[in-house]
Formats: sequence, structure tokens, C-alpha cells
Amino acid sequence: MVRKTKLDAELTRQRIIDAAREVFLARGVSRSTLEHIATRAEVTRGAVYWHFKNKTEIFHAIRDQVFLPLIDRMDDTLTVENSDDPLTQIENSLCDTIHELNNNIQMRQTYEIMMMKCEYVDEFATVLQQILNNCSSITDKFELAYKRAKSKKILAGPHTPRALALDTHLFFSGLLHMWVKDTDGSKFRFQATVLIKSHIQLRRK
Amino acid sequence: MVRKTKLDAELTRQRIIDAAREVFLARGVSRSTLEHIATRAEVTRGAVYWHFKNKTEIFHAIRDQVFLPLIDRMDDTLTVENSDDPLTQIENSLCDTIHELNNNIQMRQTYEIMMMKCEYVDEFATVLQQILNNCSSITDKFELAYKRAKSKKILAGPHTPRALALDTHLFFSGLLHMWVKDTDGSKFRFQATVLIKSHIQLRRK
DNA sequence: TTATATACAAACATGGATGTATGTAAATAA
DNA sequence: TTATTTACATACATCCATGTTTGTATATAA
Repeated sequence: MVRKTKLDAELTRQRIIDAAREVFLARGVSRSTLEHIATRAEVTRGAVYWHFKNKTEIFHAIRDQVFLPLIDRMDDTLTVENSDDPLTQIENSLCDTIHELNNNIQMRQTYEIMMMKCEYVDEFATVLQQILNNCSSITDKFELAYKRAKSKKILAGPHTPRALALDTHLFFSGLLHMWVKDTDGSKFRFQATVLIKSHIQLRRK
Repeated sequence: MVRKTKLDAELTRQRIIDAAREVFLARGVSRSTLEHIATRAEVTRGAVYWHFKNKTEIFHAIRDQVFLPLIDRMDDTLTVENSDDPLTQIENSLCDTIHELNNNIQMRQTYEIMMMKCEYVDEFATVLQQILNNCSSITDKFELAYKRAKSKKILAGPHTPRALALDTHLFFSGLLHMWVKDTDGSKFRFQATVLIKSHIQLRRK
């Protein structure tokens, strides 16, 4: 039995992606061979080359499957404009992402790969620009939310929404990095939401 | 002329390290060959294997040369206990690191390699633990400084020194990551010190 | 029903990286 | 002065990953 139905083919494609994610995580992207991935997916390299041009294409497939939905989701939480508590809105968008990291294995693995198991050179360098762009966009959303918070007079101190947004973005960026690195959970994973609440609390009047 | 004097040998060793740093930066650690490094250093692989066991050992040499002094330096700035303004002390320690990143090419390159051009698996995984440990230690230093600030009554709000320290650490961790990624400087590099001052200002009564 | 395209497996060909072994001229020790 | 290291360069052997080509059974279209 060689030739599969279209649905079967789609299943093996997904199996290859899943296998690649786990192999990447364990061995790092550059040390992972297509043979490793194929074996883990219980196919041959022939199947892998049928579905993907090369390793880079698998990498992007993994990334797109997890990151594109996540960005949309974060956007959604932040963009609601008629919230009566924009600070809680920011807090929720951050906690929501952490919550996803905790519960969604694929997402956790993907984050770990992107942050610690790949090298941003050549073909991968373009990914960096995308990351930068997403960061800008998220920071802008934070700023808008802080503006709304300011007009509602719930902000402590005289700080500009822009400065607060940048600070929050850097805080969260750092938190994500530490969350991912802290694989035993002792230092950051277990108290991530507490840290977020505390960060927001700093801004509340 | 083959055999060199001891001083000459030390020079070629350093040339190999410098070459490796630039090759790692351009090609990523795993795609960098000892041949690449040797060529750039204007020696042969023979010389490289004479001075280093393998690529990993070069990697550690690069790291140690830059990071060990940096950590000491940050410790020094933070540990002075009789400062009359602990908040400025924290601010200075952060700004000082950014200043070093701006002025010290080797340090900048090394940071970039560690953050974006290597994969933390196998032999490199141990480096991660070191990073985590350094982070804990720095956070502890922050906490002590914030405690001093609290006892001097210059802190705004009711927040604990521990929470403030963690928040600052995450902020700075994020800043370093973004600083490194922002290679054209437009988004973070040029305004890093402003962001730091603003972050500290948030805490000042 | 037959022809063709699909979804792979298996085989092949190539290049490149690693580590080691060997060679060697000069520095240094004795 | 001679013997012995030292600091490399050169040559060799091995392995491994990649990409491509070929083969093939079957799903699907006509």
C-alpha cells in the first residue's frame, strides 16, 4: 500500500510537522536531519521531500501554525475599545498568552524552538524582521490601551502612554524569554501571572 | 618559519577567537566550520586544533572573555551599599551595561551570538543554567538595592522590593533582547537609556 | 475501464565537515 | 651544542546529510 488518499496525505504532512517540532526541540534545528524527522514521523525522507522543499520550509510551517493564530488572538483581546478597565484588559492579554503557553504543548514547544533552538541567519533572518514588526504592533496596541486608561484617570503618576507601553512590552518580552528558559518552572513559570498582575498594579492609581 | 614564540602563540590563539566570533556572527555557530574560522584567522585547521579541542571550546572561550568581566562589573556597580540614591544606582548599572554594548564591539557581537546565533542543546545546554543563575544573582542584587531605596522612603507605592526587582529584571532582560535584535537601532538602541530612566522613574516617589 | 497523476519508498551520487595522524622547522631546555 | 618540545601545516580516512532520480502501487479522473 503506497498511494494514500488526499486525507491520508494531509495526515502524514501533519505528522511530519509534529515530528519535526519534537526533533527540533530535542536536537536543535541545525542538528536535526530530515532522516531524524522522517523516522520520528514513521515515513521515509521521500515523504518529507514530497511535502516540503527542505528543512527551512518545515520550520516555517511549524512557526505559522502556532504564531499566526496567537498574534491574532492577542490583537483581539487588546483591540476591544469599549472596555471600562483598559489596564485589566492589558493584564488579561498577557495572562492569556501565558495561559496558552501552559496549556498548549505545540505552542510551548514552538516558542522554545524559536527562542533557544535555532540560529537567525540567512533564510531565518527574515523571521527576525517579522518578530520586530509584531513587537511594534503589539506595543502600539498597548499604547492605545494605556491612552484609554489615562483618559479614564486610573493611571498612577505622570507617565506617557507610550513610555508605559514600551516598558510593558519589554517586561513581557523578558518574561516570555525567562518563562521559556525556566524549564523546571521554579523561577518564573509558576508565578508568571503574579508577576504580570504586579507589573500592572505598578501603574494603577 | 613554523615554530612561534610563546607570545606569538598567544596572539594566534586570540586571532582564532576573534575570527570565530565574526564567523559565528555571520554564519551562526552550527554552520560555521573550523575551516571558515581558520581561514579568517589566516591559519590552518591544524592551528585551531592545537589551541582548542573543538568548536564548543572556542564558543566557551568567546563567552568567558566577555561575560565574566561583565557580570563582575554589574555586580560591582550594584553592590556598593552606602549609596544615598539606590534607584540611581540601579539605573546606572543598567545604563552602564547598555553603554558597554554600544562601545565594545566584542561584547556586542558576543551578545548577538548568544542570543540569536546559537542553539542551546547538548553541550550548550549547560550555558543556559549559567545564564539562569546569573539572572537570579542579579535579581537578588536589585532586590537589595530596592530594599535600601524603601528604607530611604524614596519608593512610590506599596510594592515589595522583591516584586520591583523581578519586574526590573524582566524589563532589562527584554531590553537586552530587543536591543540586540534591533540591529538598525531605530526602535531600541538609540533610546535604551531613555527607556531605562523611564522605568526607574516609575518607581520614584 | 483505462490512463494518468499522486504519494510515497528506495537507491544513488555528491560534497563537505570532522578528527586524527604525520611531518617539520624553529624555540627552548639541558 | 644537542635533544626535545612546541606550534603549527599538510595529508588522510571516515562519516554523514543533502538532493535527486527512479521505481511503484494505488487513488482518481475521464
